Amino acid sequence: MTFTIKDVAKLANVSIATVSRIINNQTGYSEKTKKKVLEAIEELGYEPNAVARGLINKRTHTIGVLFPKLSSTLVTDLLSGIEKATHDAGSSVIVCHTESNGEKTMKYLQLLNEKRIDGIIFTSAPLLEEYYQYIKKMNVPMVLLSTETYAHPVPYVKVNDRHAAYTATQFLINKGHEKIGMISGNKDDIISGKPRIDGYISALQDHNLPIDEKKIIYNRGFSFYDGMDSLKTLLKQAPDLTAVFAASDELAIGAISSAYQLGIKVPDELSIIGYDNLSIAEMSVPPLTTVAQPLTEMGEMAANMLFEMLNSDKLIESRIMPHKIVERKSVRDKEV
Amino acid sequence: MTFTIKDVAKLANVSIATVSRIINNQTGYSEKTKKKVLEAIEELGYEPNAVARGLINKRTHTIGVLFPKLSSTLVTDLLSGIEKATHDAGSSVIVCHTESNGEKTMKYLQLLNEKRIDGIIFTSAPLLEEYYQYIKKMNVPMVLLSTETYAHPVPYVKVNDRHAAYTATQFLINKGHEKIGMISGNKDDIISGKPRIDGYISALQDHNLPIDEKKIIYNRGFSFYDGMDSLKTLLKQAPDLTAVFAASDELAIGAISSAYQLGIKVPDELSIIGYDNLSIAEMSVPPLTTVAQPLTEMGEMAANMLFEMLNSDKLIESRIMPHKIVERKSVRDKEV
DNA sequence: TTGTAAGCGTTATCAC
DNA sequence: GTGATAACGCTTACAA
Repeated sequence: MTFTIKDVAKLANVSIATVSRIINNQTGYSEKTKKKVLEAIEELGYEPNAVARGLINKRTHTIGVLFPKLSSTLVTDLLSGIEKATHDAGSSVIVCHTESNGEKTMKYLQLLNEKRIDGIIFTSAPLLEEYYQYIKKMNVPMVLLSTETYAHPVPYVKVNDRHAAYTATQFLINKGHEKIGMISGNKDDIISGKPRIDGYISALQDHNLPIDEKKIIYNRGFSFYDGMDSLKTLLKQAPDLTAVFAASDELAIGAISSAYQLGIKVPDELSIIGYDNLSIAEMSVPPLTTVAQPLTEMGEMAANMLFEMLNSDKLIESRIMPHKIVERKSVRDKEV
Repeated sequence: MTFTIKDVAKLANVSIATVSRIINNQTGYSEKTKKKVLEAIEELGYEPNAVARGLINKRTHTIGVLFPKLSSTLVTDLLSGIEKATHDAGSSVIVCHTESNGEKTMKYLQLLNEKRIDGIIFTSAPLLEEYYQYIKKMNVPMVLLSTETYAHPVPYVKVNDRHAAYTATQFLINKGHEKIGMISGNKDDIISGKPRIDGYISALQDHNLPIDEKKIIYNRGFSFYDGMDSLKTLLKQAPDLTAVFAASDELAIGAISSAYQLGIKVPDELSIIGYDNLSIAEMSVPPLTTVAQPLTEMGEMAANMLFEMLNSDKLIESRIMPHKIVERKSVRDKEV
């Protein structure tokens, strides 16, 4: 048996309006009736029905989060931050796994719309026009996480990929390396593919190092296997490399595995730096030096921005989160 | 502007009852009015309000999933399966991150209760009496995932930890190893701590190998760092070990890292087998041989069981999922 | 300080 | 076939 506000009212001998006032911390009742009502609530174990509340308040205290994939520590670190901030704000998060599939994404958006969620965090994937238009019609705030859009005024939180990639490459250069390769993601990926390549190239240019297409491998994704394959190809094309910048930790660890198979010692013969600072980075052998994104904080930030928009509906600024080098053991000084 | 069934009714010149019948695929209207209504729906872009539906139907098509931690591939593989099956069943999942904290867990349960979710999946942690009683009062079905309880009739899905540990140990024995250590989790953990230790001991006994307390390290958790520390201690206590069974992949990979630091070659000088088959297992150097849990399938299974209970409220049987050895490179034959 | 009643957007039970 | 209308459990004017 689950009780309603009516049951409480009856038991406490007051009207439902009074009960409502009390559970919502409003004014307009005596201490005495408050006590009476609270006792009734206690006795029945009454808990208000959030569905009914949502219907009338037009606020479900639930947000939707869209992820292109679920089983990667990258996205779960983000989720972890989102969940924390959301729960602290008294809301819940519904996770949606879109698999980067347009049709699925639209289905999810429709579902979220029917559920009348309060807002949306859209992560790690390009915001297609179709998505944007639909969400605009839904009339709920949205923030982009680990992605951004140039076509529309949607606030986002991410690191500056170009800058972070520049920092990583520069780190290698500062260690004395001059022949530096790159294992990149998809160069047609405007969000996290191209900018990291550009950052790498910029850093080389700024230090008067030659750019050589042979020293760059383009992959379809950012996966471990892409990384394994890439290192082999890369070393075939440019055998004299002393260091490699990989555009993700998975790529980097794939490269380390490859190096191990090829009998190449990391970092003694080849330095490798990654990108992300996932938990696997510290678990690799050798532990991976990488440029860190503050993923959990980014998730929290995105959620907090969403709630800010929800509570004030004023425009909000995007955030470029700081990145930093986490130095472990996969990079060493080039001997001179 | 977001429209209601009333708007549709008005535009189509019918009553809201008729509209309701049509969007719910019931009978009792002509093809002609159906067409008229569908057109009105299309024109307005009407989408039914699931909140209102939930209020009257007493079904929110939302389930809650409780996780002790979020950022580990173990739990996200589970989540991935849960999310898939749930979405396929037309529902959504709310994730709750309890941090194994009793107070937090109760808060979450209360929240889920207020939201009137349809069911609960409780994962990877002991089901305390307090939780059980509360959920029982909520009067929604629950299934346990990667955990179980002896105190109450709650269906669960997990692998047989004792058996899986036995299999892992036996695998080592079959490779010719006789001096086999174990890096275990918490021996007071009745779900995944003790049973794996028992499985290890059983396997040794069944093969007439001596049991030696010095060959077992007990940890508080199952983490990478626990694994690193453990191997050092273990090797101090029992330097003649040729193989180690670690009770989780993280422990195993921590052990591998330690071995690397100590200059011990895996698998040439020391074989290591893990438990879980997380994605990090294939990414380690050398790739980790481990006993696999079908995590994604387990998640799907748990969700499907929940929906079965929801639709028929008959009792349902628990599932012991199959485990299997995934042989990679961290274990080799003992030379004779 | 308290209660009555309308309404949130649906579904379902009646009549017609 | 179709349409009023009463729920569902709550919040919130408006009265008293």
